[in-house]
Amino acid sequence: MPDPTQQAFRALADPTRRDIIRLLSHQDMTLTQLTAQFDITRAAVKKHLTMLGDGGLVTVEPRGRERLHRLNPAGLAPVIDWLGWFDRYWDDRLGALKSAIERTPS
Amino acid sequence: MPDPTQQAFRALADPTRRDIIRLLSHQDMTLTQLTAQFDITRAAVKKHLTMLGDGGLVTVEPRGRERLHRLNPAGLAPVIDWLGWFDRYWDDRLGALKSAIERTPS
DNA sequence: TTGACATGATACCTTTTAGTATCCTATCAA
DNA sequence: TTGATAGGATACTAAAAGGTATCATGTCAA
Repeated sequence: MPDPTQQAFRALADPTRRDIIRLLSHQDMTLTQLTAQFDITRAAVKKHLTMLGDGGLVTVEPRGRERLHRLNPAGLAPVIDWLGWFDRYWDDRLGALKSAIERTPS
Repeated sequence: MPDPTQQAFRALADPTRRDIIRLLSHQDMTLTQLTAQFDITRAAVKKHLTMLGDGGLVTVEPRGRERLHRLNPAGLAPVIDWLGWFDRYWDDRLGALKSAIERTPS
């Protein structure tokens, strides 16, 4: 009984996985291509991809002997929804957050 | 060198910590009050609060022999900001959230 | 057909995490 | 002033995370 919200938050908790998401936001990539971007083994990257898949954040499309990994933005929905839960709270107390965001460099 | 983004995502990765955040979104609470809401020991809740503090999501205000824990919405800024990086991907869900933030008077 | 390549699967190791139990200190109230 | 209460600190355990090495399988290309 995997909770999608939990899976998604867990998937985002690791910096390497967030980097993978960033890479996949530019283009679909194979496991080998992704591995080339990191200093860890292919097996480690594969594990991260499995977790990202479990979290619904990445889908896979077999392409011959390769497997193309694609970012699935819908997988972020549970996270966005959870953050949205605080809408009411923010209405009351949002000043600090607003300025913090505006201060954050892009 | 604690990365605020990493700390915040880590803090959100645990369901108990997300529940704590929800509780604190309604009212400031002491450690004992929070512990009463869970089936784990006070020491365990204390650890979660420490991580939430490290992530900048919760602040503490000493009040006599008690310590009042308060949600700090600014701590969510790194998360919101990271998600914002994917603007071109998602539907209007996050768009609505961000507009709500920008609409909020400071 | 055969070798190289892309991936999958498994076993194993180390560190972190989430939890417990226990003891200690500080403060409040009668 | 003394006992009850709120919290902090430490040591310990079990499981999960993040990693490696290794071997097996399937597919492409010459």
